[in-house]
Amino acid sequence: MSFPKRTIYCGELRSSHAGQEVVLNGWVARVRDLGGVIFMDVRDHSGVSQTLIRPAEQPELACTIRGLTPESVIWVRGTVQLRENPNPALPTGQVEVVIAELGLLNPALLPPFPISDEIALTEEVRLRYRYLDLRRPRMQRYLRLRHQVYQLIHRYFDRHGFVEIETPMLTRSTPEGARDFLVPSRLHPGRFYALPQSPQLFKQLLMIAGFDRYVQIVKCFRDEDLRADRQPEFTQIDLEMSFVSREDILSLTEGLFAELWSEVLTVELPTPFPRLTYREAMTRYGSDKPDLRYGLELQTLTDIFAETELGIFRKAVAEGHTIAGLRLEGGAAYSRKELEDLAETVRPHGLPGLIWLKYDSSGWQSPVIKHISESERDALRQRLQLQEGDLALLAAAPWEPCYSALGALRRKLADQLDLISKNNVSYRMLWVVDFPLVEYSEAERRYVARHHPFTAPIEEDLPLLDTAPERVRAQAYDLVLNGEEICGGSIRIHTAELQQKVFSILGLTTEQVQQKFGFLLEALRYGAPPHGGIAMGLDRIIMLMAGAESLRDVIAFPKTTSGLSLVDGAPASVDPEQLEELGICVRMPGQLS
RNA sequence: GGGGCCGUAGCUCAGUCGGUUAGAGCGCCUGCCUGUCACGCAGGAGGACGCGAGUUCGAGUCUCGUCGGCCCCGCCA
Repeated sequence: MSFPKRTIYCGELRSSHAGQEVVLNGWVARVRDLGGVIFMDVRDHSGVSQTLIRPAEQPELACTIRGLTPESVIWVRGTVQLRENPNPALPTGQVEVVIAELGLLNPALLPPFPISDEIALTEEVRLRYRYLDLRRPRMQRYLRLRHQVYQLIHRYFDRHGFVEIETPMLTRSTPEGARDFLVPSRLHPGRFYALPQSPQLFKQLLMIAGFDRYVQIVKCFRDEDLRADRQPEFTQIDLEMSFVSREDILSLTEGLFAELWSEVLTVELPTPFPRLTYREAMTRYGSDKPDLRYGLELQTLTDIFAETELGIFRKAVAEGHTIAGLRLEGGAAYSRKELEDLAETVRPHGLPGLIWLKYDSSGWQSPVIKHISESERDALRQRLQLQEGDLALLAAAPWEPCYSALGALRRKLADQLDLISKNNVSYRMLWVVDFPLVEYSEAERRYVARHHPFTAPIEEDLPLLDTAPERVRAQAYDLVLNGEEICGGSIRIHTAELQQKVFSILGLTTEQVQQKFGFLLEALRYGAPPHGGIAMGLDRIIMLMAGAESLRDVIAFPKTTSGLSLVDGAPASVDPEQLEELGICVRMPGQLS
């Protein structure tokens, strides 16, 4: 099909173009037929331009335009002129194109919804007609911002001496971590590839291969349930460096974020980013990914109640549990019902409830106040900095649930009190470091890696590996932005001996290790340099940069909460011949074998 | 695996205590209209109330199941 090609984009017309003949290629956005004059807005990705004709002068053109459906694809040739009535709300509002010629390139079916940011749509309709959803200006902005981010990433790492190398998508399934997506092998019936959860082992092999600095923007796959911030396939910026310390990786990462924010958002991020150890993050914020946009810091109170008369606290102290709490300014006015509502947030963490104490002009008020001594009251008031009219909320439980529960309470209060300003966007970056290497899984009755099994322990904790693995800290780090984890990485184990030891702590048998990770152990023996790296959740980063509400908004073709792709209908059943070829026989759930 | 909210016109939604012929706005169609820009005005068409059972004299409305969307817990090294 031959047609007049555009001479300018719709969104680019300005008063300086007045008098010029232009050709526009685009979509019919809207027709306003006033009888004696017809206005037609023509849209492409850059914006909208108003065109017009006068039916009295061009009756056949008028007829054509009146027959156009919205979203039909057209070309228009005409002359730019200044408008009689400019529209200051539009960038192109000073001018309009007087149509001389118009051609219909492809008539469109009536779209199920107008192409506009203003219109409210359900997620289902948007995803079913994703190509129309993506035609909307906001979605165009999000994906173009995403493109800008890609380009900057490539430039940044190239400048810092990184080599971009692709790692395979068809890999082997390894134990540990998320559930794998499996791909059956036709050539080897009964055997399966796994889609990578991350290129972790390959990038370590690249370090052993001497590439020194590797980076890749790469798709990763995890077959787990979805969330607003979790898709089964997602994109990581994956990097690894040799002969480095943690510090090198943190500052390189900070440099990238500072540059991204500066160039894409024109926001200057102060570097270095603040750092908290895992322990500090938990004891001060009750989370390993705290949101620093608001206060409500936690205080540890165990020492204050070391010799208390209050039964539940005395018992907690005796059992080595933790007592902690937070101050709620002006909270003395809370009703029983409101307090009960707050207590509800700690129950999922296994706590029976909260102890509350109101402090105001008439003194203390609390169901437990008569069991709390004067000196304890004074210490509490001081520790929490209580003022008249404040409320103290206290929890007693083992260390982890105690702080986690208060962290949940802190988030709930921030939400309830609207402490996160919507109109005043801020970006609070935070490194959380020194995570525990492993944690005990009651469900699996063994230690599991907190980060992944290739993470190096902090050297001074090495002796604890044999005696108290749960107390060993890892050389691991997460980058947190406004309460969302956006990066995670570590210095890796680079000797076969240590790697083997960690595998055994994780309860892997020698046989399992040999079978699943033998190639890694072997490679580590052929001159593996000290190395470490980080993986950044690109979709989440872009979501936060764009101010989008959902990961889906910054992914061109995302899956629904149940993992379906509504635009192409994946996953779908396949022809029996395909299964036959793969040696696969499908048994539906509940069906007898 | 579990919990919550939702599914009614092309879109977004209302629909009372279970009761006559199921509504609104936008969009669409027809007509009128020479400066609109979410044009305006007048008229009109458009519905297996997601699907399947059940309760009932009677179900959009109640119950169960199922499919789909969203959010959360578990899960996500």
